[in-house]
Amino acid sequence: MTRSLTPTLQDLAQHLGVHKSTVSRAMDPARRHLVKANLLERVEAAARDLGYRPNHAAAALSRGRSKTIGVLLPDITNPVFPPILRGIEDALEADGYFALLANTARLENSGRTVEVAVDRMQAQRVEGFLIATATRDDVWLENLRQRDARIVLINRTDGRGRLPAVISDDMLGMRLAVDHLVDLGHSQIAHLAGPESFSTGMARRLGFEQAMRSQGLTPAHVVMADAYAIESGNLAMQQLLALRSRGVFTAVVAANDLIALGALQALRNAGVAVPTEMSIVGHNDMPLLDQVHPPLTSVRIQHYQMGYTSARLLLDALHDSPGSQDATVMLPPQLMVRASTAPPV
Amino acid sequence: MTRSLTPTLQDLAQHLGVHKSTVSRAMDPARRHLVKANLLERVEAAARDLGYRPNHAAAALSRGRSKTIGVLLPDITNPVFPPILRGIEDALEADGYFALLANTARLENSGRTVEVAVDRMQAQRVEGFLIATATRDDVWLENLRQRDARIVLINRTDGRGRLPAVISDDMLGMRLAVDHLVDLGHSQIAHLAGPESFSTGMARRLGFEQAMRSQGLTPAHVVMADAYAIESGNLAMQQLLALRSRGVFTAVVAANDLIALGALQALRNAGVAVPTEMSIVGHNDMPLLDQVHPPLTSVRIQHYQMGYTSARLLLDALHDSPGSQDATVMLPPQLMVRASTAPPV
DNA sequence: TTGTAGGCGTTATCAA
DNA sequence: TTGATAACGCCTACAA
Repeated sequence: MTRSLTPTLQDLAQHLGVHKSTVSRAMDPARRHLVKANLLERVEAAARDLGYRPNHAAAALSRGRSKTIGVLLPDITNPVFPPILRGIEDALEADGYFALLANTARLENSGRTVEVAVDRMQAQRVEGFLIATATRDDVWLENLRQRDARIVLINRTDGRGRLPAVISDDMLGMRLAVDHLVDLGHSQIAHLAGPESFSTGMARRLGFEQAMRSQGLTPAHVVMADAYAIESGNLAMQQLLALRSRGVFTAVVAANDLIALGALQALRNAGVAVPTEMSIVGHNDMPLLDQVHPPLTSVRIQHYQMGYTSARLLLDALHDSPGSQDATVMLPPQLMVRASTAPPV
Repeated sequence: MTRSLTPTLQDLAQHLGVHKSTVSRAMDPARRHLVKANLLERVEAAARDLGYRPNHAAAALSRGRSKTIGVLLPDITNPVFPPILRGIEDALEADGYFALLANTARLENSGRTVEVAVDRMQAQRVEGFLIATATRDDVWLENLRQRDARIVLINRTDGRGRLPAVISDDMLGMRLAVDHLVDLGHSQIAHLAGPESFSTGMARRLGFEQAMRSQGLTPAHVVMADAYAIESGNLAMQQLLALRSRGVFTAVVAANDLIALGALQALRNAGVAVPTEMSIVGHNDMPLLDQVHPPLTSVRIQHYQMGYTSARLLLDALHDSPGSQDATVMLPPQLMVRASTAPPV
């Protein structure tokens, strides 16, 4: 006879001797005012007493909106993503939304993992997607776009600039790095680029070259690391050192911190002192960078803001005009100067 | 006339001239076999053609299970949590479950944040909770337990050991650390403890004392840091150094890596050389620890496994006997020896 | 200000 | 092997 499990609107209504739609109204902040004050109080009291919890699934089904957003990122284990996710969640929570997370870079390479994740999310009827996976020109992404899913990209753009995105101003970031080195007196500067298949790899290389031109300089060398990883940075730096015969350089701008850390290792192994013989700048300003030796100068990106803003953008697009502006927001980075950069000898 | 939006089972059924229950069966792996082979094929083809996506909210409502788990952790920005989360998601995904994440440590201290998160999750009808928040003896947790929510704790226990948990064997971890130092020749060893309010802070202090006893030694000093943070470690180490007059020590075991890094700073400032004058051991083995100076010896915890196992445990409890064993699983840690430990002078 | 009726898309239980 | 029917819990017109 007794309902031991969570009571429903119906149960509440019965308990109060009113109709469930009345209780429904009383529970909805947007229509509370349609209910007489003292009834409202009684409803609230009863809800508390019986331990009423709204059933989100039922509400979602009924009104066709799940209040849920799909978040796709390569790997939460990569330290740039936690603050992004944190920003996303803070923004979503303010509107009563939840994030559904999927890491798309599987440990074992069990392909088509993104499609699977997207499918699962669509089954959950997510209202939109926040996408921070890194590669440019994805087929699945284009498919998703054509099924007119609501999408905002994070820290990347799509190949054709058709999707709204929140990114760091990589041009500016590279300019900060290059200008800093030039101010210190460097003129022979090399670049350890990230993979061209990544939106940021491409953007930062272009930014580097642009920044050098603005200074009236020519890049000493550009070598591409085959991944954003310490080991790849190490290898790329070794290649760079091998090129020194054909043009000495005194500073290196890396496409991200892991590459810079790998470069640091390679330089240590080669007996090149940092920063006295070689200056080096990273990108992202990941945690603990101030604890490594030497503390790494790096371009700090507003990761948290990036997440927050992207979620805000998506929520706005969801609620406002269906064809709201597909803006691309660029957040300004900031140079964190530490001990890995110094005037050339 | 045309349904431009995602078709339903009904739409599929109509399109095929069969009843929706038949389609429903065909879509359910568990009841597929009840459908004639060629009809099954037709259904699958139609589903593909019309772009059918199951509606999770409807299924959840209908069968009363959301296939969703609530994950509570303090702050995804803390590097111990990403691998835990990754493990959780991998385990959940294998069973078609999704994780709903909430960071409970708010940036601005807007209290009662856990209750709010729990409420939201219960509205989503999560089937259980994975809880990695750190403090012992939480009122909200006890409440949750009494409402018989299914719960598994991660990297912590509750005050009374009533809830199943997956933890690292802190006794063993501390023994590894102490034995390593003793093997190197140390006998005067101090401990920088974590806050007693944290399950791990307590467990590791006890583990340290126990390990020392096993070696027939007495702890040189125990000082408690007021948080798991670099700055707190720095302060605590300063206090420890001030105690040196009352008993010299040559090695320090820290309750976690951040405390150890803070201690490293304090020692550097005090002009005490590591490892020659002082050895130091961290705990957790967080990323980049091999890149700091000196590379930090640390007790590596199986974070990923911890997440994976806890999720597995919860799923089993959900599916099997309602009163399945409330096991506590202890995962063995491993000592990563690096350059911050050496024989005493 | 409150009640009534119908539907959201799926699953479960019967019946055929 | 398939079909019919009734939930699941909530929301939204519309009627009272």
